[in-house]
Amino acid sequence: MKNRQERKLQTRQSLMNAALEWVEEGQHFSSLSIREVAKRAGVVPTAFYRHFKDLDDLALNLVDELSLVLRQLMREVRQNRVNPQHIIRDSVQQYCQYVVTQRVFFMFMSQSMTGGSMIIRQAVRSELQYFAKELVADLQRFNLLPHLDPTMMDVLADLTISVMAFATVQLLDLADVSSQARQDFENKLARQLQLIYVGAEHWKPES
Amino acid sequence: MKNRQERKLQTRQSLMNAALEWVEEGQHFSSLSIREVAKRAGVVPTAFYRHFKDLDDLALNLVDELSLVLRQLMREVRQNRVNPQHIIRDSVQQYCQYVVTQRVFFMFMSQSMTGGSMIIRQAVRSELQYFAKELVADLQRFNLLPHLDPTMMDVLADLTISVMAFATVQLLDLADVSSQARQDFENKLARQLQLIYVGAEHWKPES
DNA sequence: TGTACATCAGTGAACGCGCGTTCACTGATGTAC
DNA sequence: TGTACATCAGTGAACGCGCGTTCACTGATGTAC
Repeated sequence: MKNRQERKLQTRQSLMNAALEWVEEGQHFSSLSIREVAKRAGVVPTAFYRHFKDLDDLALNLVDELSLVLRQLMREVRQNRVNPQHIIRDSVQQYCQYVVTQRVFFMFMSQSMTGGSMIIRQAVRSELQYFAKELVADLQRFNLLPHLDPTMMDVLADLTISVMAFATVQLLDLADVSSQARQDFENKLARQLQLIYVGAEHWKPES
Repeated sequence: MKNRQERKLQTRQSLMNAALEWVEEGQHFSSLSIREVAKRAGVVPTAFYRHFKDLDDLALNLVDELSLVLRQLMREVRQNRVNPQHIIRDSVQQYCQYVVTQRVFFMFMSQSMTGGSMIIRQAVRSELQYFAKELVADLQRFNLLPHLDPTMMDVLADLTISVMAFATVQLLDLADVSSQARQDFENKLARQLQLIYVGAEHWKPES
């Protein structure tokens, strides 16, 4: 038998998992109720208030928790350093694999991007900005685009993250159809990113 | 006094406007109720059923109606043919202007992209595909990228629409802050698109 | 170690409220003669 | 044109239900002596 603090954390996790379960079933987070999430977590509705002020509070904590998971995933993608010749194609493939296997994480994030309250949208947006910064750091570390000035580097990273974020939303709708469609999608996405990086290579300042 | 048919259409419009009003206030469509939308439209809740099966039905009709408006907007942007030198910058500026003035239309579309039921998401997605096709037609008509094969043309158009769609979501969150931030955003977006089209110009088949 | 008390995560009853949906209805508009 | 009937958009009462939130509570866990 665990101590009181551990048991409390366990219930808290149950509540957060129950909310993700709701999203996983295709429901929108904003249509979730306190009673429903408590029922799914196996506690009485009033117990919810021992952990969260309201559902927005729970959502914010979910964003925080999932952010950590996503950062871990990204770190793995970046450490699986592949043949630089195929770096875009391989990174896209790895990322798409994560989206499919960690489906519910990405569904919640996608929903929160347009659905949640202002404070939640800001949390998601700052998470995307973090990824953009990481990308800039990588580009600089490996000196991949030596002629690109820092401002354009930021613009490029921002663009990359935008494309990946939007692709994620599309991929989530594709994930239950045939793997052929998914393969086509990955190819298209890889080509789009290649197109962008061709543009970055040929970019002339003040053009 | 109008005839019965016209009056019915008027009530129908009131219901649809009431739903948009809800979205405009920052609420998510999926948290709207039949009773609420009826109250805002000034009719009794049961009157709703004379026009729509349920709220998904209303949402689908909203997507259809707003699609027509958006297509009209796009046609205007394309007819305001500007100096080809600044075609990207000017198109971005015009488009952003529309997003800000027709805010509620774009908010509903953004929400529906990740929020609605499968059938609504498909409706929005097919609308985006329509814009991609229009873009391809324009690129071909003006022979802007003569060396690009049709497959890559589709990839390019798809990428452009993705970037614009995601930018729209971001812009909607920006629209109430200072116009300086909006100006910066427009500049960044224009540069990102320029980067993409530099890539398209330099694209080598089988690269 | 044993006892007495404090803490507090989770309980369960209760409240008033808005929900979706049903149903029989009303009365203005439309139509047939 | 006038009358008799049909249509049907909108009404209003009613239903059972799940909602958020309050409150006093219980009883296992933790702590002080």
